[in-house]
Amino acid sequence: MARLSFREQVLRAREDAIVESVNRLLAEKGFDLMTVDEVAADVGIAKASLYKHFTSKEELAAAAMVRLLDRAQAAIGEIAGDASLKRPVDRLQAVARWTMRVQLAGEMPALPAQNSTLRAALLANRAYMDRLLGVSEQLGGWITAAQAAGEIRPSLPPEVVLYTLFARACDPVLGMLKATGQHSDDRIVELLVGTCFEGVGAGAAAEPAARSSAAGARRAAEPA
Amino acid sequence: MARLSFREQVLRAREDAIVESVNRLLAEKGFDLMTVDEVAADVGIAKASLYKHFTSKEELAAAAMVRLLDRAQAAIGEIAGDASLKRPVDRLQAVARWTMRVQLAGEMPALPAQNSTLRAALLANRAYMDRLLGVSEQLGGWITAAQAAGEIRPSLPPEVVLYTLFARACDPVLGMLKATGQHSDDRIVELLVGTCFEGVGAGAAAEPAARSSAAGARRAAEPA
DNA sequence: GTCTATATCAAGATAGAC
DNA sequence: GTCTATCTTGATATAGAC
Repeated sequence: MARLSFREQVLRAREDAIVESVNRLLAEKGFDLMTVDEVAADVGIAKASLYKHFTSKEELAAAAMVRLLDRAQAAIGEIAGDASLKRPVDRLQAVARWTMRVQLAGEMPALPAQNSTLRAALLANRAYMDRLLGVSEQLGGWITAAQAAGEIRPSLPPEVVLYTLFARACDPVLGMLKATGQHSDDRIVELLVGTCFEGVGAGAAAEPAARSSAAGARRAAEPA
Repeated sequence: MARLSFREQVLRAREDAIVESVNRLLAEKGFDLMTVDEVAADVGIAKASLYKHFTSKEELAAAAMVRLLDRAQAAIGEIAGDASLKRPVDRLQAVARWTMRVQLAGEMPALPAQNSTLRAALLANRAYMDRLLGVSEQLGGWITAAQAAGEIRPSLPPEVVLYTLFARACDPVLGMLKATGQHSDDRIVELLVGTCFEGVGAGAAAEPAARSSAAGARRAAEPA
């Protein structure tokens, strides 16, 4: 049984290496442009061996997403246990920062929403769906709590907030800003967390009546 | 010369039909999943005939983008001439609404930012680059004006605002919300314009000190 | 389970007649 | 400029030996 367990460990390690390569290649090139040949070459094994572990390219992507969602769940757990983050909105911001840093680190797999065969494969993947629902429910709870506390606008349907948070994690704006080379990663994260939670407006954009005074008051509290 | 001009008109009409088909197919499936065969079938001509008009798939996409940017420039011109939109931020919001409606109408071509051959083709396309720069400069002027007037946060680099506006036009959140079928198109647009300019926060998310009173005051002005 | 070699096919692009 | 028919390539997936 010791040798069997050892074999399984080796197998797991290899599969982990595969999924990590897939994750990075998905982040770099996206699903459509990533080829299975590349993955095999990157891992250092033959393509046919890959197909012994994963039966299709879609399953490779699903495995990468499962890995990401597991990391996300771990990050969420740490945030939940962080005593310095008391308000639900602070926790949501921490989640946003985490996802943005993942993307800036080149570790955010990019799956096109329009590929229907990929969508079907993901919807049929139990491991993926379970984790996705778990993360969504956890965040959904924080969102409604934040709305009840007046920290997130209660007029927004919770799913709008949830989708918005998910989308900001994959926002191409992150990559565009990084490409200019004018800002540090930390600055990019703070800028975009700010636009996500406070918007680009000065605080009175939708209320022409009382704008200038409120804008002046709010500006002082912004990061430099 | 009359017959020659007529012939040219016919040619132009056919190319317009091609570009319109490309635009719609790009919106539906994105660049990678759109095939030239589909385009030809959709227009009702042979694939070889397509290649007499456009020398590559990338040029087809570029032509669709030129068409979109021309429409955008026209919309911007109308907004600039609208007397009811006096503040720069109102004009920027109008632009955001226009782009979101284009996407909800299924007319927003989706070009993956990761495809480098496509990027190279676009960068080398004079007609595309000219229009892109024209639109960017026009919007950039409104952004700095809005910042000078205290309508857009001056602490944000203008390019962050510009990229954010561009990105919100292509935001997958629009499609996700439409897919739920729970909101009208107009409501989706207003919700997302709101998150873009005001954020999801209640107005005091970044300032824990004085949060509850400000949040209550702002909530009354929000759309139902 | 790993490899080499190959089947299979979809898709971009072209040849050549009309 | 339009067509049919074809070329060529690249990518998913598999066969079969070890």
